[in-house]
Amino acid sequence: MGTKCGRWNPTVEQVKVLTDLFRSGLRTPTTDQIQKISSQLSFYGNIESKNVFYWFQNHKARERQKRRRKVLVDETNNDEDMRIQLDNISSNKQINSNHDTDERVIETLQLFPLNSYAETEKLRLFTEEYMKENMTFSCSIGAEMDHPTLDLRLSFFS
Amino acid sequence: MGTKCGRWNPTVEQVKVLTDLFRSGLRTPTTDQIQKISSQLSFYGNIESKNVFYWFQNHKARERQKRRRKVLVDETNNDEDMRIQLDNISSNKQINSNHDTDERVIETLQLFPLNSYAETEKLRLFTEEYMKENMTFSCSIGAEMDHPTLDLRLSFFS
DNA sequence: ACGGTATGAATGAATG
DNA sequence: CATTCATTCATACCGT
Repeated sequence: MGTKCGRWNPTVEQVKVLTDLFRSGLRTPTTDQIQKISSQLSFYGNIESKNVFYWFQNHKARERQKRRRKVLVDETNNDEDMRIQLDNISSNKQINSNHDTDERVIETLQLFPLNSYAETEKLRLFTEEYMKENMTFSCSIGAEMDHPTLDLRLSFFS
Repeated sequence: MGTKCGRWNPTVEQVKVLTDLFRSGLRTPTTDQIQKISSQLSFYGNIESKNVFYWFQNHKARERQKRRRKVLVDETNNDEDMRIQLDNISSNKQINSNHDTDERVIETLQLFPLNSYAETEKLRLFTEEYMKENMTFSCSIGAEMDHPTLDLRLSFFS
C-alpha cells in the first residue's frame, strides 16, 4: 500500500478471487465478465477493468509458458539434469488440464451483498485480515457463452 | 536493441508519424495508402506494409477497447479514498494520451527533402536522437508521391 | 544496496 | 472488427 501507485497493486483478496476464478476454469473473460469482476473487486481496493483483463491474459500466458518450458526441459534433460520439475506438477492442482479447460464461464459472481458504506468498510477490514488465513469463496459457475460468429477476411501483404 | 528481430520494432519517429496520421483521422488506410506510408516510414528503419496495416488495426481496436474498459469504479469509493486520479499523469511516456476526442486534423506537413544517401543517413541519425526529446512532425497530406524519396507527401482520403 | 524473480503493462501479430 | 496469443518492457518485491 505504501507504493506509489504507478501501477495496479492487487490486494491479497483480489488475487485470491482472481485465482479462484482461474482455477474454476475461467480463462478469457468477456468484457462483460471483466466489468463484473472488476466491479466486485473494487470492494477490496482500487481496480480497473483493464487490470482484470491483463491479469487473466498474463496468468494464462504464463501457465502456458511454464508448461512449454517444462516440456522443453524434459526434452533436454536426458540424464544429467534431473532436478525437480516434477514437484511443480504434483503441487499444481492443474491435473487433467490437457484440454484447454476454457469455456467454463462464471455466470454470477456474488461475493457479498453490499448495502451500506459502513458495512462494507467493516467487511473490507474484516476480510482483509481473514484473507491472510484461508477463506474459500464460492463462485457459481454456469455454462453459457454465445457470440455471433463474426467472419471477415484479410488481404495479405508482402 | 535487445529486441529479437523476429518482429517489427518501430522507431520513435515511425510511431510518431503513425500516431499523427491516426490523430488526423486516418483509421483504416487503403492498401494504397499503406504502401505509401510504409514506403515513407522505411526511411527511419525497416518496415513492411503489413506492419502499417497491423498498427492501424491494433491502434484503432485498442482505443475502442480502452474506452470500453474505462474505469467504472466509483461506488465504494468514499471518505478516505483520496488515491489516484493524479498519478496517472506519470510524465514518463510518450503515450501522451491526451484524452482524445479532439480529432484535430493535421493539414500539412513536410518531413524532409531527401537528396543523397549520405545526407539522409546523417539526418536519420540526427532525428533519431532529436526525437527522443521533443519534435513535432506534421504530415503533408494531399498530393501524390511520384518520385521515390523526392516528394514526401501522401495521398489521403477519408 | 543489489540482483534475480514475479508480475503488471504494453504491443506486434495473428485468427475467425 | 473483436478477440487472442506471444513476446517484451517495466517495476515492485524479496532474499542475501
